[in-house]
Amino acid sequence: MIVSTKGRYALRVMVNLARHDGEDYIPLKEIAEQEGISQKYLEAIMTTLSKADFVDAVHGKGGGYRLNRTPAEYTVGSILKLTEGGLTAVSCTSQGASACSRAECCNALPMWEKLDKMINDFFEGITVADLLKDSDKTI
Amino acid sequence: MIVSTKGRYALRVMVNLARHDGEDYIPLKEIAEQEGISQKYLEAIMTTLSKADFVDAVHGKGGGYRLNRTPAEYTVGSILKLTEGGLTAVSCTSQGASACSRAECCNALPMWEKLDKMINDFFEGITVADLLKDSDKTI
DNA sequence: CCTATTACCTATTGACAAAGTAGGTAGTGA
DNA sequence: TCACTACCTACTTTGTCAATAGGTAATAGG
Repeated sequence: MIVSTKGRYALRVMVNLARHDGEDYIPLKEIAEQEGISQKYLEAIMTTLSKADFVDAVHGKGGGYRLNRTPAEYTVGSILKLTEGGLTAVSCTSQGASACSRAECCNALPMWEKLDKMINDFFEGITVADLLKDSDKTI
Repeated sequence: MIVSTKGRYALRVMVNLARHDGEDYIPLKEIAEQEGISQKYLEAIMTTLSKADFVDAVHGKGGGYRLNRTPAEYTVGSILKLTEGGLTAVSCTSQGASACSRAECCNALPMWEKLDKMINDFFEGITVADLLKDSDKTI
């Protein structure tokens, strides 16, 4: 599984916030209820998004979260990379992994690298605005 | 991680066997040593390949494994799908998973489906012969 | 027929991460 | 001051991956 719930939930939240574009701050509790996601679990995700300055967060009454930019300025790739900590399909190509001892002679490595690039390009070519549009279309 | 060691090992074994194309049966022990893979672990993978009739297996002295067809007749996709039990990047689109209750209104679902198709096409477009060729190129 | 060699089968283990839970701290508006 | 909200740290639970262990069945050579 290349994308876990963390990344998928983050996407859903971003789309949700995009629907309230320009409005007031939306409290986490509300988002969690609407999306049917555990409130506590969502907290960690929102904090990640907030720390990376993807959203504005405000404490206290009337507070909550709000998008920072227009939906079209968030690529799906940037959100997934942030919340998933990368998007590599195979451990061979994730920089965190200890370098494979067979990298020199591995005849599959070019394939994995090509795949990574393809996936990256795919997600970088889609924005939150695109996702929003899709849902309008089907509804 | 979309491709675990199981699938990667399977690919390496198939490429290894392809190098001995047309030759006698190669015992598992030999392959495991050449590839630096745990012999016992590899057994399970080879059995999977054998049951799916990807390779011929012969017991006893002089026995081992051998490719069934020419390397060009094995797509990487078929090998990975067999050993990984699928290639979906997201649980939302794997048929085994219980259908997501939000599938109807999920605005990300078309994206996941498109991704799956892209990955599938990618792997179906590469054969064991291609991998073999790559290694020749770099050497 | 006997023995070595090889593939196959059925557990079991250990490590690790994903997913979610629990309870507390700190900032903010009314 | 109080209710509300984001933030922080730690824990549990669950499940899968990777590997191990110990056996059974088939086959070739002597």
